[in-house]
Amino acid sequence: MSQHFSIAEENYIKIIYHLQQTDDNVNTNEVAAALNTKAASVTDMLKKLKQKKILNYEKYQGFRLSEAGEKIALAIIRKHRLWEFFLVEKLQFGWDEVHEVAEELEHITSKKLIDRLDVFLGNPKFDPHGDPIPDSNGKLPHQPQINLIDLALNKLAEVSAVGSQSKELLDLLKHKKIRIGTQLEVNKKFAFDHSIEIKIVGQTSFNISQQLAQTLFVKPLNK
Amino acid sequence: MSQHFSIAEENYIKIIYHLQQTDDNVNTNEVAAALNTKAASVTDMLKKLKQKKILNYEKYQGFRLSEAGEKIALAIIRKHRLWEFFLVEKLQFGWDEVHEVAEELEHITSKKLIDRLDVFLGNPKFDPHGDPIPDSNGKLPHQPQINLIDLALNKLAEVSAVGSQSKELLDLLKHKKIRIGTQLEVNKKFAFDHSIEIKIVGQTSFNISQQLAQTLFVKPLNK
DNA sequence: TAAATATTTTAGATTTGTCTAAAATTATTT
DNA sequence: AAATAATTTTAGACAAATCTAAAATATTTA
Repeated sequence: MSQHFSIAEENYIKIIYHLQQTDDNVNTNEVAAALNTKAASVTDMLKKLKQKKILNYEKYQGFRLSEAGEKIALAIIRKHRLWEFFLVEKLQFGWDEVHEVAEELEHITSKKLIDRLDVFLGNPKFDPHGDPIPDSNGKLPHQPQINLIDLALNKLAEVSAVGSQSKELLDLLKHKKIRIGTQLEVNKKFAFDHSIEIKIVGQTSFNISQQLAQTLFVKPLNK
Repeated sequence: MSQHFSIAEENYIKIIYHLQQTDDNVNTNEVAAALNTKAASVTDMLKKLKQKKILNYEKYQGFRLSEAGEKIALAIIRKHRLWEFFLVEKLQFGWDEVHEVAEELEHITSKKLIDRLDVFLGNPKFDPHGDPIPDSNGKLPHQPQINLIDLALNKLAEVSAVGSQSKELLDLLKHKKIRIGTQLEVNKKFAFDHSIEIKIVGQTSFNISQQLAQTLFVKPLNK
C-alpha cells in the first residue's frame, strides 16, 4: 500500500515543501544549504524521489513536489507541529526549545499515535509559533493574518505567528515580552530606517526594527 | 562528552541487556534470533560495541554489557516504558498495542524530554505491563512483589502496589473494594480471556480481567 | 554572442549496517 | 579422543546516504 520513507527522504520532502511556498521552482543549492549537505547529495536524492513519484523534476530545470509529495509533506508538518504543541502545553518547554526535539518526533510513523495525540491536545489549530497545524486529511486551517509592518496605525491587533523559529529571534521576542496572543498596536512608522514604534497593551511603547516587524504576523482585532 | 549511539546500536544494547538478565553469558545466535538478523551481522556489531567500551566480549567466548553499557540500556528501557505508560494512560491505547510505537519513541534522544514526561505522568514506577521503570539515574525500583496474574492458585497474598495511578484504574479499584493491604487469593484462571477469579478475605469471589490483574502487584503471605 | 561565472550533474569513494558462503573454533557424541 | 555437529567468525558483496573532484549545462556579463 502506502510507501514508506526513510528519515533522510522525509527531511528532503519537508524542506522542499517549505521552499516551494515562496519559490515557484526549487533548486539544488537551496536544498543543500537548508539541509546542511552538498549539492551532489541533493541530486542523488532528487532522482530517488522522482522515481518514487514524489517529485516533479527534470535535470537542470528545478523541481517541485508532486501532489503525492505535498500530502506526505503535510503529514510530516502535522506531526512536527502537534508535537511542538505537546511539548509546550503539556511538558512546559519554552517555545524556543522545542524545534530540535520535534525534528526527531516528526518521524515517528504511527498514524494512530498522531491522531490520538491530536485529540488529547484538543485539536489545536496552531502550534506555539502560530503556524497552522494540518488536520488528519492534510488540510491547513485558514488564518487571515498580515505582516506587522503592514498593520494600519493605531489599530489593535494580536500577534498570531512568527516568521522563523531561530534561537536569535525567539530570544529577542522573549526579551521584548512578545508572544503569540500578545495584543499591540503600531503608533508610528519611521521612514528613515523603516523601524516602527509599537505599544503592547498595558505597557509603555517602544521601537522595533524593520527586520523584526517583517517576521511578525498579526490578526487585526475589531475593537 | 557522552557518546552517541545509532538506532541499530541501541537495539543491540537493549536486547543484550534483556538476554543477560537470565543468561550469565549471552551468545551470538540468541541475539540474531531476537533481532531477526543473522549471526554474522551480530558479530560485526559486537566488535563495534566492544570498541566503544560498551561490551565485554572475547571472540567465541560470549559477552555481556559493560557497566557503561548497562547504564545506556537502562536509559533506553526507561524511555520505552515511560512512553508505553503515556500511550496507555493519556492516549487510550490498549496495553497490547503500545509496544511497536514505543520501540520507535525510545530512540528519541532528548533527556530533558524524558525527564519532563516522567514528571507529567506522575513519576510512575511500573509500565502498563507491570515492568519497573528505571529512574533518571538508571535505578530500578525495588520490587519484592509479583504480578497478581502470576500468583499461584489458592495462595493468600496481600495487594502491595498498583501499576498506575490513573483515575480510571483507581475508580475501578474503589468499586471493587481493592486497596493496598487487601488480602486475597486466586481461585481459578480462565484460559479463554485470561481473566481470573479472585476471593477477597471476608467477601464472595468474583472475576477480574487480565488487564486489571496485570496492573496489580501482590506479596504472597505465608499462612 | 562569446567568455566568464555559477549551478547542477556525474563518476567514483566512503561509512553504516546488512547479507551469503566459507572457514575457524567450540561442543557433543560415540 | 576422534568424528560429527553446532556455533561463531571472516571474507567479500551490497544498498543507502553521503562526500570530493571533475564534467556538463545554464546564466550572466562584457
